[in-house]
Parts: sequence; structure tokens; C-alpha cells
Amino acid sequence: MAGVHDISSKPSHHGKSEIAVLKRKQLSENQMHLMAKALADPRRYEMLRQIGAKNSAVPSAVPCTDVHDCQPVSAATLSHHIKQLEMAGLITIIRQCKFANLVLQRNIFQANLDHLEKILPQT
Amino acid sequence: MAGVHDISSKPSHHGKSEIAVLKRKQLSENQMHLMAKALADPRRYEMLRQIGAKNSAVPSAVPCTDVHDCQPVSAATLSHHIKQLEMAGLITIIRQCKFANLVLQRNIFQANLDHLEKILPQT
DNA sequence: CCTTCAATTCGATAACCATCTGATTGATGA
DNA sequence: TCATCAATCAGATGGTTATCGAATTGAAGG
Repeated sequence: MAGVHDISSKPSHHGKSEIAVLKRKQLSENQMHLMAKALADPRRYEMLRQIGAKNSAVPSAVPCTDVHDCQPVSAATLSHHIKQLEMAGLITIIRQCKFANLVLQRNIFQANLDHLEKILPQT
Repeated sequence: MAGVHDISSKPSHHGKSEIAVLKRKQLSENQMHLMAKALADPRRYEMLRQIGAKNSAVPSAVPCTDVHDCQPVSAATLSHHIKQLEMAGLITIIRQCKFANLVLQRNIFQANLDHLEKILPQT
């Protein structure tokens, strides 16, 4: 039932660049949707804030265990949320043997915000 | 289970202005959360786009029926989504007897985006 | 080798929510 | 007055997902 009311129709004469633009647009729409879903959960929102917070020794790489210490959930649940954040492109995971370190992808985050602003025409 | 891991604790010596700031902060956090949830549903996202789209006769007031024509859902479902968008502060409803007209609240929308950007420190 | 510990995976459960149908309200016009 | 139509409400249902415990993997350290 998703996409039933698409714009579609307009079958022909796309130049290659037009198609590329469409694909990129759809990609960012999808990214947007993933980010919105990610931020819609209070726990993930909090986690993302922590990961993005400027603090401590290493700039911009937060140990997974630090995040766990701040969130009263099981390791399984935490892992689940981290996967969602990663799939949304909002964080990357740097693995050092046993440990996972989380990095906020500010460029993606910002790109999605910029994309959202364009909902407002003639700002 | 929501809010279990709050910042809280720190019982004393708040100046009045400090409290006001806290309240405002919490308000915008709540607004943020409502907006994220609103945008996380593809249908609501599409509706908001349409309401925000610059078009047609009246600038910035879209008849509810126009939105319904673009969304293959029942009137009840549409009403539900409109309520969510309104509760998130993203639209206001102007009623003219039988009809409802929807207006995107660009200032609220923009304010939430600005608030979100602050997740990224030292941009 | 065995233990420990961080992280992931699996299956189950409960809560949430988008959606529907049907009933209701309130305004319009014949 | 009655039929119509936009919008909302009430209740039910199905799908999605946040959460858990238990089992698994993989890397260190004794």
C-alpha cells in the first residue's frame, strides 16, 4: 500500500541526467524517512545526542559501553537501536577488536535537515 | 517506562529564569518529538508537503478535501492524521462552517529544525 | 584450555498506531 | 423538513517495533 499515490505517470523521454536526479531524490526521501523514524524514538534520540555531544578524550568517537551506561535497557535492545541508527546512515561503527565505537555522521544529518527545509517553499 | 533516564536530580537553588529556560527546553524537546513522530509516517509527510506547497488561489490555506483527494485513505484516517499534525503544532486548522482549511506553520517547523541542528556541536 | 566480557542474534511478548467500518454531528440546500 | 455531505468519534483489527531473556560469537587474559 506504500507508494499508491505516487507522482509517476509520464512514461517517456527522460534524459539520463533526469533519471539520475530522480534516483537521487528518491534516495534522499528514503534517507529522510529513515532519519525521521530514528528520531521518533526517544531512546534513539537521546543516544544520538550523546554520540554527537562534544566531550571527553577522543573527539567524535563514543564507546558503545558509554552509551549503554546511560540507557537503562538490555544489551540486545541497545544493539537493535544502534543498528537502526546505522541503517539510517546517522552513525558509523568503528570496531576495535572487542569494542564498538560510534561516530555521528554530521554530514548526513545536516543533509537531511537541509532536505527537510525545502518543504517550506519561498522561505 | 518513558523518561526513566531523565536528567532530573539537582533539587535546589534554581533561579526563576533558570526554571523558565528548563521549561522552554523541555517544551521544544517535546515539540521535536511530536514532529519527528509526525514526519516518520510517509502519509503525514506527504500531506505536510502538499499543505506546504505553494500553489493555487489562496496562498497557504489548503482545503481538507484537496488533501483527501490526494490520499487513498478513509476520511476517518485522514482526520486522525490531521489531528496528529495539529497536535505537533505543524499545522493550524481554519474552519469555515462545514469545511476545514489547513495551514502549514512554517515558524514552528523551522524552529524545530533549528533546534535539531544544535545536536551537532561546533558546526 | 577455560573464563570473562562486549556485542550480536533469535524468538517471544507487549505496546503502539495506521487503518477500516459504522455511527454521529452540524451545516447546506432542495 | 429531509437528504446530503464534510468532518469527527468510537471501537476493532492487523502490522510494526521496542523490549526482554537466552543462546551465540569472538576476542583477551589468566
